[in-house]
Amino acid sequence: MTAVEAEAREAGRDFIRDIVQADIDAGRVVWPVTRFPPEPNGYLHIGHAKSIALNFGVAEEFGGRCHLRFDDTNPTKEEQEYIDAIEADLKWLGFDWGKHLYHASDYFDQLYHWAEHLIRHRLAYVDDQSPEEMRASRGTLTEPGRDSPFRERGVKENLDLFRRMKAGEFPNGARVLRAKIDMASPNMNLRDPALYRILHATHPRTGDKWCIYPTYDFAHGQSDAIEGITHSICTLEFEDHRPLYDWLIEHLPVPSRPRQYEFARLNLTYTVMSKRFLKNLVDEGRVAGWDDPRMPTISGLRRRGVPAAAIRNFAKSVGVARANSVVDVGMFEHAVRDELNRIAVRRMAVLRPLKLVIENYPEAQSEELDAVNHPDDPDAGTRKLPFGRELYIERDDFMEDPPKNFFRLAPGREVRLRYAYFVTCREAVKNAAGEVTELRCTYDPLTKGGDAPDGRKVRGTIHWVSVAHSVPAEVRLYNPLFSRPDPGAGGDLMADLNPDSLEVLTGCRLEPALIADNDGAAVQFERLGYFCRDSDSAPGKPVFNRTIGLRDSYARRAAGA
RNA sequence: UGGGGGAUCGUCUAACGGUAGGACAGCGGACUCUGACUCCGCCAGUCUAGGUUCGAAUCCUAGUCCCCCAGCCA
Repeated sequence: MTAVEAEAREAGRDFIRDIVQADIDAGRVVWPVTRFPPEPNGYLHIGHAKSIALNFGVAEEFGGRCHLRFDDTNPTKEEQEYIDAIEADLKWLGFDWGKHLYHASDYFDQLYHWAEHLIRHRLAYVDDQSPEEMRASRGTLTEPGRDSPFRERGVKENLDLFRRMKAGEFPNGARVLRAKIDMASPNMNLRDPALYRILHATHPRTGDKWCIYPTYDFAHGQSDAIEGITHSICTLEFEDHRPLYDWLIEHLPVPSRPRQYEFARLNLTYTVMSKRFLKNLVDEGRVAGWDDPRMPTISGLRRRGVPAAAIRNFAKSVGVARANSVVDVGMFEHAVRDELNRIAVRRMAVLRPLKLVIENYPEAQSEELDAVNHPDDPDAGTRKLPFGRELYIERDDFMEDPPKNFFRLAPGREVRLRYAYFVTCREAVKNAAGEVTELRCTYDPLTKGGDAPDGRKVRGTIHWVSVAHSVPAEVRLYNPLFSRPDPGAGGDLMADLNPDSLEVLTGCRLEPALIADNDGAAVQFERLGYFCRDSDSAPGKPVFNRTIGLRDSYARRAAGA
């Protein structure tokens, strides 16, 4: 191993990987088996990416495997649409579970038998109390709970009642199967937790076969054991469930002995990860759907133009620890730009056009200029850029009365048109309202290609498109979905929605190559940012999304000043 | 308030009794046919108070602050 490799390996270390390594070194496991266990009640988001990268990453690095398991124990919230979307997103992200696709519902029969096992061993009982009564007798954080009046029911009666629950004899909420542990435990999860509840609901996979469903606590650990999961990695809020997880594993004849470990979930500034809230945004029409490019969902990021590799790199870069944290969204943006800069071809597009007429360029003439597709990658080749007497430039690239550090066009100023010629602004034509509507310029024919034979320099280089050859397009700019870094901290998430999260620009102009060759792949509009074609595009009506802008130290300085 | 966790540059994260390091952000500079990229430099941290030790982010004691738990959600 080289020093660099050793360093990279060290950088990929965290307490989970340390545990796995220690287990391997001690011979407790030969290779790790992990699982990613989403509940199909919504779409995957960037927060899940951290867990995905961890579980699949650990498996790959230590020569083990990672299962995909749908935690589908609550049919009232789960849908096939979500199951399909989760699989598609995972594949797009680049993760492969091979043949190891499972569902908690695959184990419903086995789980049912284990429930009867607990009853026979007097470790579980059917409780007739209502949900309200159960809550009242559970006690509080500081006071112990009281035993249910049904807690000492005999095995026979419990078995009979449980079977009748299964047979559908009782309505929702009438009875529940509870573990018999300790109503006085300081850990609320041990105060006779519910194991099975009655839910007359159609399950996306098992249909109407069942009307009783195991709870998360009764399903998760046992599913892990069935699959031979060695390291069951979950988030911090399940920490208090671990004693229950262990209790069930110890009292059931399960085929293996999984261990649960917890890590801190991902939080990002200006971002909400709550699936429940994201579903609200979709249901209330506050966004266009789960794949709205403003959403932190994997499908939203994909539509926005974020590469899978950027998400993977980001997930790796945030590390894994047990301390609650909020990652600066800037770190995510860095990962996105880093990847896009490498892979995106360069093109020219003008978002807010201002006409520029070259007075000394022959009326009927046009020509084609060579432009490279990627400045750092000669293999990406070149393309032809049509040039003519009338062009569009960015409105922002002209100022009538510019400050000293403005390097772009202004009356009397000379700049370079990228890949073309030097031009000098002679006059700014205005309309009755005093707005600049057109720039009259002259060009220097000797500067073709962008360099002056006499050696003179210009401070600015600006992008442009030909009026005659460019094509119109709609471009959508995205800003953070929330207007504060800590949405909801003021008590109302909805109130923190950014009213300017979407900005639609029409009448933008693209160089023709963008229509000829773009298939949805990432592209950089030079000097503007990274874009990709949106699925709303129609023939002759292209729509582009701005994935993310370029870093802009000029704008930053101007804003700060 | 009972129980379970957690505190290291602005942010994320290393350091496993032996030089507090990296990344992002920020600032300055070099380069530049993208005010991009790249490169160089700078800034900046061990929650507090005691103790153990030649030596403490790390061990001990006492505090402080933050997070999670009272679903028949996961």
